[in-house]
Amino acid sequence: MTSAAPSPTGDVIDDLHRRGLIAQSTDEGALRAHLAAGPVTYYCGFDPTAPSLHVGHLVQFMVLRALQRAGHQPIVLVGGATGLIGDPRPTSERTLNDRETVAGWVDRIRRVVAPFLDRPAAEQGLRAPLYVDNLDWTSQLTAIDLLRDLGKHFRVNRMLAKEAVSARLNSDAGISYTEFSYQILQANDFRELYARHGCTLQSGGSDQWGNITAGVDLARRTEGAATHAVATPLITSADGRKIGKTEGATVWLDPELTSPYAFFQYWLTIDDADARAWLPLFSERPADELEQLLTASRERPAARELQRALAEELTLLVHGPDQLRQAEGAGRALFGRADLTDLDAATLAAALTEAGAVEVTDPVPSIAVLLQQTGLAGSLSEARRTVKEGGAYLNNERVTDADAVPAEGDWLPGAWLVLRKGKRTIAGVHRGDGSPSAG
RNA sequence: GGCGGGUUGCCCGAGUGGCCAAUGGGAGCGGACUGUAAAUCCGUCGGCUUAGCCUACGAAGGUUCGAAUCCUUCACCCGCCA
Repeated sequence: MTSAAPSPTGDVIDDLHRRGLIAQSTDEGALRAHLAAGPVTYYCGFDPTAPSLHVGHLVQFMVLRALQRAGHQPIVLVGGATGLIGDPRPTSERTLNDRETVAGWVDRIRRVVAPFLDRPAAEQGLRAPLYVDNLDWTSQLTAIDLLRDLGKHFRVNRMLAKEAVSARLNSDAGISYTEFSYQILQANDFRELYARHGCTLQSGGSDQWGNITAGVDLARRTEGAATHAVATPLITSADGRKIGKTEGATVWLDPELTSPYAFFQYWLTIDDADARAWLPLFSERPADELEQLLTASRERPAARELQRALAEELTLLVHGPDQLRQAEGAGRALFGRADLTDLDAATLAAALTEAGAVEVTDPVPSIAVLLQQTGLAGSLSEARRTVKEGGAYLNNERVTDADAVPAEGDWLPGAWLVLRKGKRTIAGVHRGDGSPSAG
């Protein structure tokens, strides 16, 4: 019922187009023919430039999954080598991370990535992904290999023309030789994966397009290989910002960095325009079902069905069914009710634990300190400011005195307080025993 | 190697001896309005034991009653010339 029967292979590209996942590709006719001719081995790479991947990376997994569903063989590359060099950003030079840090991130990213392709392989009999690290071959490259065997195939003129490079050449920041060389390494990854695994297709973000095509060129020159590439569009929000990468906080895929509850809430609160635009990208529902949802949301936007659909589908994908249930339940318990006292201790405990809670013992600190300890406020000053601005709530009632201490009567069943900052940021405070008053 | 320009708070960017915790814009945060949307308006936006104090304008020294602003050295970036 999983309707997992791999769709006729020619349909993948149509499907990706329909969902808006293809921004550009190499010769599409050739690519379609290639995909139709039989299982294709394809890859997408992720550089460890941060402890984990964020929601922006999800787009890549949607592509990887679509191809896997169509019966092709995925390879997921983690850039243990390229992560040490740094892909040039258009704005400024990256600071280099040390080797241990990068190695740690590689491990961490591997763990985050696992469910996306492993699960369909296990549950639907699709091809299991291959995991590789480009450090395995790049660390073997000598300077002579690099300059003589690879460098000869790269024209500096073309390298300079790449968007990120030229942007940097025209900026005050300039570009280091290190970052300038990045495209050679990524190109070599494609060549290497072709040689090792017969990999003939690379997908990635459109900001990677230059690096990707460099790989296509290199594979042709050195191996005589005909390889292909597709790039996803850069997903931005209606106000032009990158998805999930707000200035405020990045929404990570790692539950230790962004709780499933926060992840769920992120999708639930995106604005209507974004929900409409993003739904086809991230939802794997059939086309007609998407249409229904979009129609419904036009008629009753207040119900926020699109947001809910995205939140549910993606939380399930990234964190699994149990986490989804808890994240959803927590939101239901905490929002949309004036009176928190009708919640029983178990529900309260589950919801607040999900939302994020701290433990306190008896000399219970002031509201300001609690705001700071729960992370609702970044500092005591900020906590006081929030209270002064009327943005702090204890059990849904506005707090007016930052230095006040919660009264005995404020404690909800199970010794809980519900702290809130603004409209939707909630944290729990639990009074542990160790206090003699309990007996 | 030489000469010139630059390094300001999350980002951009003013500021050339006291009126600078530092103009302005953006982002963020809070309030009002709403649908846990958007737009708009208002407020806020280094920290703390918050009418006061501390730390801050690439780094380290120095001049001065007083420096983001002047001097010296160092680091990094950009440009021109070798």
